[in-house]
Amino acid sequence: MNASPPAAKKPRTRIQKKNRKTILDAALDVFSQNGFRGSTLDQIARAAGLSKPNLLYYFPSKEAIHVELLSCLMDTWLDPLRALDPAGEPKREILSYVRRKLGMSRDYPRESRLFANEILQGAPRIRKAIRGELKDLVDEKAEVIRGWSARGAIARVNPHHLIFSIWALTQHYADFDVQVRLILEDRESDPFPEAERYLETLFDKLLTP
Amino acid sequence: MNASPPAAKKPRTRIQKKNRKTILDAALDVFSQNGFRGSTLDQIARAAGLSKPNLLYYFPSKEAIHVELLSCLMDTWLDPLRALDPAGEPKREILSYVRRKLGMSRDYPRESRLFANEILQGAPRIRKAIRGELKDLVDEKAEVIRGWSARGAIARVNPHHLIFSIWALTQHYADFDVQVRLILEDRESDPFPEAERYLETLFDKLLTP
DNA sequence: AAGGAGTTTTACCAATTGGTCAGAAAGACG
DNA sequence: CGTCTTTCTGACCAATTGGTAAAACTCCTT
Repeated sequence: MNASPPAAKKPRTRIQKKNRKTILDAALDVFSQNGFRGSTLDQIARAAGLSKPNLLYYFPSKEAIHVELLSCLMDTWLDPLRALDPAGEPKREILSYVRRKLGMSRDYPRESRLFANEILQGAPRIRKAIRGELKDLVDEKAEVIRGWSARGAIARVNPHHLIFSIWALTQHYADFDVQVRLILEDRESDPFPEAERYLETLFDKLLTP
Repeated sequence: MNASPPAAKKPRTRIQKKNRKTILDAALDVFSQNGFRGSTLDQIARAAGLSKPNLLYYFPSKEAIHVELLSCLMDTWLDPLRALDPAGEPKREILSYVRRKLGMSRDYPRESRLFANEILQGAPRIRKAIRGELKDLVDEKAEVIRGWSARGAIARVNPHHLIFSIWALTQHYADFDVQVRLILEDRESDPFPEAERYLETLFDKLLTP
């Protein structure tokens, strides 16, 4: 009797699980390239190999797909920072964070661009998560870094801006990938190895007291 | 007799000059916030205080407005790097460039976001300018930096990635402004002064041999 | 004041958009 | 096999989109 969509909740059947995944993957492709308003359900449907009404059988609306993507993303996105260990060796911890974050740009560029698009447009759909989860985590880890800084384990730096700089430098290689590759066209076919070396020396020098 | 639009060329009358400027400014607002496909002529018209057909009297199409904005932008955008003086004191030159570029993020955030949006979407409309003008200028200045590096005036760094890092770090404060402000909400009402201090020490340490 | 160029508006269009609905097809299961 | 649920489709819709046509208005020049 109840043939209505699963209301974007727990998928029950195998088919639902598979198709929801297909849709989200296709949507990630499309949204990350065109932004929310620039993407159409038809594009997503085509990319997913499904019909448009079929998309809307699995998700109640275009926005619901986008929201689902963003909320899944936020967790993955924070993982590298979460792993920063207050008990570890300070400089090594931060350098590992940089390496992990650069790895995310290399391996999940679509996610990075989706996030960038959302922020660029004023973060209408994830303001809350930024002021909440993200800010809390950042404040917590900034405090850890401040401690390291204060006891002389690393140089004195503004912890919040240190974190911003790690984000900026690593995400740049995902979000501005096209530009980077166009400029390096005749030098490096894959910018990431050189980027890793460069960022390592940069943060090493910055953090050495 | 000829009442057709001025074909996006030199404005002749005062009214044309004024209205074209108004339109471009409104379009910059809208495009920088929503991207090309996410923006509508109605939004731009409303922001400019004109009717939609009136917009299309001054510009032949939505795309023409966007292209005009981008080509105007490219020049302004390259100015800070152009000003990097091969004859100047190396470290001071680079630090000045960083300061100029950060100033652009502070004073022209809309332009920065317009550019970011375009790159994020694969740079369909400025590929040529990137491979041409931009790449040429970057290669030229990278060579200058390489020279400084080689003769020991600054530390050994990959010049291209140095330039990328300056872009990434400075543009971050324009493109991700919302995020930065949300996270610093209870600390800094204006992130830029602290950002300038932070970036100065970062590049100072990086470039000191 | 008249004429014509330059400017603006009203009314409109075809295409695309997100979304709905009734029913057809496909499984699942006894 | 038959029945019930889940999955999918074609036809459709109202709203929005970029863009046009032509008439109307404004303003400068003579």
